[in-house]
Amino acid sequence: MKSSLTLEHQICFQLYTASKELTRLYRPILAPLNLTYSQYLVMLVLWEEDNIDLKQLGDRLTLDSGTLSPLVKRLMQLDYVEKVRATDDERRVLLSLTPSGSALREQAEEVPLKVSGMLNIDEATYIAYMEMLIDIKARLRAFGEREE
Amino acid sequence: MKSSLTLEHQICFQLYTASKELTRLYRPILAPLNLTYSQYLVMLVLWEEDNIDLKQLGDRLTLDSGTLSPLVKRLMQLDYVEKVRATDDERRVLLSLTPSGSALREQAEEVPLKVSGMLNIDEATYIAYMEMLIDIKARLRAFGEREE
DNA sequence: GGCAATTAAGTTGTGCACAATCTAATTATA
DNA sequence: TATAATTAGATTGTGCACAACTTAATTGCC
Repeated sequence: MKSSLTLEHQICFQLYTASKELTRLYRPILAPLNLTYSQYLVMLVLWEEDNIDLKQLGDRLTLDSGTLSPLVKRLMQLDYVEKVRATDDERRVLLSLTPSGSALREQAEEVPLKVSGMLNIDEATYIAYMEMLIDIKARLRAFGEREE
Repeated sequence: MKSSLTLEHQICFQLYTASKELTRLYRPILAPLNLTYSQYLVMLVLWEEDNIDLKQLGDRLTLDSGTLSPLVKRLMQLDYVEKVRATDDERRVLLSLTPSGSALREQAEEVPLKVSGMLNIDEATYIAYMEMLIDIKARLRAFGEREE
């Protein structure tokens, strides 16, 4: 298998730069919503499922509390979300949308459309690319599980 | 085109998590070399082309001086690289390998092999995936250039 | 030759990303 | 039922990633 030490021949490098460059594309689109890219991902989860606890949120985004805690704090300062401690299990903290956070969804609806337009990609290619990325993750997880 | 606001349906999310998870795979492999993932990318460039100036290096990795300056400082502390100011143009700084930095290459040769093994991917799929990622970047750049 | 515009690096400040550690609540089990 | 093990979340520290700004060298243009 590919063993050349050349930068451009490493899938890790292509993935790393592609991810960075796509995130860069989002920045100006998200700026009017006062969101960073990671904050946008958290909001996506909440618009899908309100009142989710931080643990589930972190699992969904593969982020630990060290990243999420300060990020959520900033979303609270923006008045987009609020935290409520769960009554049944006092360790858990539920995150829910404020009215402003819910209202923001309408503006956010346009984000994927804008991005698709910028990428200039047809549906079939888009799906093929998504499947590739999901497959890469599946292979990574398969290895992780072999190791446990 | 894809306009659902669901997390998993966004190519950006798949790219973002795939990149993070692949980087995570590298961490234990690079730890014995005392390198982070980004530092490894810099070393890859230097093993390919020694005595490169910081500007070119940054272009190659899509990193600006705000990221590279402190990163290179840490590589210097590890005694893997050294900086020399170019004589023809005093603004430029050339980065070159120290003996330890050159010697490290031998150990690094095994990294791509290990990663391929962990990913458990055949050559044809690997190449197809690389091309998809390069295509995504090409589309992003095409948009960037339309905007200039 | 003189001066504005550009360029290369570096610095500062903000926000991830993650390891390691801590606290408090819950669950398991001896 | 004590107490050990586990779990959720927060905190601390390190290292990217990038915008905005600074400094110094070079280039362009009159």
